[in-house]
Amino acid sequence: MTVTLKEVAERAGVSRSAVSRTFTAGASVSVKTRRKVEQAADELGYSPNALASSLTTGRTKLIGLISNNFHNPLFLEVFDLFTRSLQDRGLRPLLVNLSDETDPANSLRLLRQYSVDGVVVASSTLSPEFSLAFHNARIPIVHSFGKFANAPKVHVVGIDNIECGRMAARTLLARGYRRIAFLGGPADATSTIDRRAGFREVLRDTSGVDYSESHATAYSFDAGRSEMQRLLRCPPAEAYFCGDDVLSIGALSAIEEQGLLVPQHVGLIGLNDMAMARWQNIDLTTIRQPIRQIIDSSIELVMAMIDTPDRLPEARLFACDIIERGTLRPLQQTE
Amino acid sequence: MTVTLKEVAERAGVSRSAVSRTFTAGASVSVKTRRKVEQAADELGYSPNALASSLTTGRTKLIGLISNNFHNPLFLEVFDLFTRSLQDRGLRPLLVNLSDETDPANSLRLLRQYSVDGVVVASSTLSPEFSLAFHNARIPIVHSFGKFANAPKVHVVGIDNIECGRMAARTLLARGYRRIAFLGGPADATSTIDRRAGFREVLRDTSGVDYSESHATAYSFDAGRSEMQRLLRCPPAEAYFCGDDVLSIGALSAIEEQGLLVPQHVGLIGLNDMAMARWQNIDLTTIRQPIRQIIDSSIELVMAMIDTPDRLPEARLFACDIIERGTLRPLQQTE
DNA sequence: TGAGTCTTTGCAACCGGTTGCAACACTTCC
DNA sequence: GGAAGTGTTGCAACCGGTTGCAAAGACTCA
Repeated sequence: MTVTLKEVAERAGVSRSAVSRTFTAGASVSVKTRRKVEQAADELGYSPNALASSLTTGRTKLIGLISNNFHNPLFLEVFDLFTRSLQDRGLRPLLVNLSDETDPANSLRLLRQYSVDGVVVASSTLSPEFSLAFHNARIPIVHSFGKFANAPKVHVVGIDNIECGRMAARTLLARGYRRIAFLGGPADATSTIDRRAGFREVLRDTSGVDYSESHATAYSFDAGRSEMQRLLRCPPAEAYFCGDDVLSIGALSAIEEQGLLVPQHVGLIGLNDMAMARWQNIDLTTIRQPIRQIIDSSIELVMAMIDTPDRLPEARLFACDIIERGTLRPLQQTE
Repeated sequence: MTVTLKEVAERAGVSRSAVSRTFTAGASVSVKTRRKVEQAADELGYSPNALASSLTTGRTKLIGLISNNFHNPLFLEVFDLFTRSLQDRGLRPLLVNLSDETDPANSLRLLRQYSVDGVVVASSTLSPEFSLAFHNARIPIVHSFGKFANAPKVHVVGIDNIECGRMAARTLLARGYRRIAFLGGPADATSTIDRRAGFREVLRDTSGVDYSESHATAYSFDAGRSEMQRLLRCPPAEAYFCGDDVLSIGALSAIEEQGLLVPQHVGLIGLNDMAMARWQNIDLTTIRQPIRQIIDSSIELVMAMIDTPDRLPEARLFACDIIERGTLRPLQQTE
């Protein structure tokens, strides 16, 4: 059925080693042999079996890509970039959908069975312990979009969510808002915890600020919308920092439905800058997370770990910036 | 480093075959041996290497998942369902991002190197020829969301886009619209071609209808928006059937920006019923595509082909239904 | 021409499993 | 007790590749 090394060797009139070597970069083969082999391979339509060779080389070029964010449109961009970036480097993504599973044991077993060279966890909600299990099993792992720690046990690449919280707070203060609230994602998501911490830190220390907090049950449109509906039953804050863009859009929908205007009556700032945020009917002011850099850096890091497994864990953080659109009152208009 | 069969065999005091057999369903092992092996395996933390075994069994349980739709939010739902559904059956998705590549040769080589058991192409825009290349290479393949043909050369699972076009046309007629237009996706996308054909077929035969067509350059928000902006420079039609939901949302944004009201001034119907369509600030009337059934059926079909490779190609089509929301005037209000 | 060096080549063992086959063990039944 | 039948086990070959090693070949230079 499928063409093997042996058949090519026979047709080319050389040994199996010779064939193997023509398909191995850097191996020693004469031009003459190489040509014979290549011709035979062409005629038979041969292409080497990556799995068989992985048996001896110990490299499969498979990278496990684990995520539990299959409902946040941002992650379609993330998957797009991850898969392309991996492909460009000759690696193949083996996708694992965690949905609501949080025990690493299953994923670990699965990815070990397929001898992946490394693993990337792409999730803003999974705890560092999840990735730690892979680290302990001595599988190269990088947690992208994960929680930053000063002394990380596992490589983490992402943004400083605490600093983003501070940035959101300063932005709102600079625009003269004084009744300010945090509308977070799930209270146990690491990203929400950190963003809240930074946001709260700045606002609690500022006199004259009326600060409050609440949480949606998920990073989703519906959750953002219903939490905002609840908030609107009392007089709302002047401005909200929402856990992420999807949440913001849900909140926006609730606000507009009440007949209130954004930014005239309520201000809103999100986080992520997903494609939808710049849709003109949404036009969300938000904090941009540099996902392309995060992803490229994650892949570089996981490749580096494959070569030098004992590399000490590091945290790579990227700066975020504010994307000014239409959901906050302009800067000059301070009180 | 990693624990192998041999080590387990030595520890358990049995042959390698015995170990292999305890991990192979349906193989003949006595209870006593099985217990010894299981204990040894537990103690060593052994789990069998799926790739090594694939060498002899000829099955990797890897399924290639090919797509070029990494910008349409619908496909996040699609990937979610595909990966979960595959996992539930013990299969692993090897993801291939086609981005702008349309030559099957590369993907074919790649997936052949990894000896995938089967391939699912999830794309509404790829031509049937793409999948045909896999079929000719005798790799089990199913094209999901693909173009329906009466005598398909490759298994295709999806909807009858022509019938959807007719359905949209009838819906608009029933609501009394008479100046009706088609706002399609790229003119060479198979889905657009078929939807247009069905739509046109009904409307051309109906007297008193003023029918027109145009195309956006992509299935995207921006493309839908700018095409609608262009259309609005002349007096617009009373109602539009848009190529898909993202396009509809772009069009919606352009219409509202002009100060026109939906559905009072312009009616709109989309196709897909992606999650966003039911967001209250969009509230799009659309044709629902039963993606869960399409996906489950695709996976069943590809699994069936693995067992019986010579199965004749079939087209499996699923009925769509109209989801009534707020972008068309109500039924009773006929002229 | 011949010694020394560098390159190319094939052999054979190995990677981590599976499986046909024959030998063996254990029942069952006459 | 022995024959027949069933269930279990290990041997050895195999899946499709890679690679250390030693031998062969090509080349350089005196």
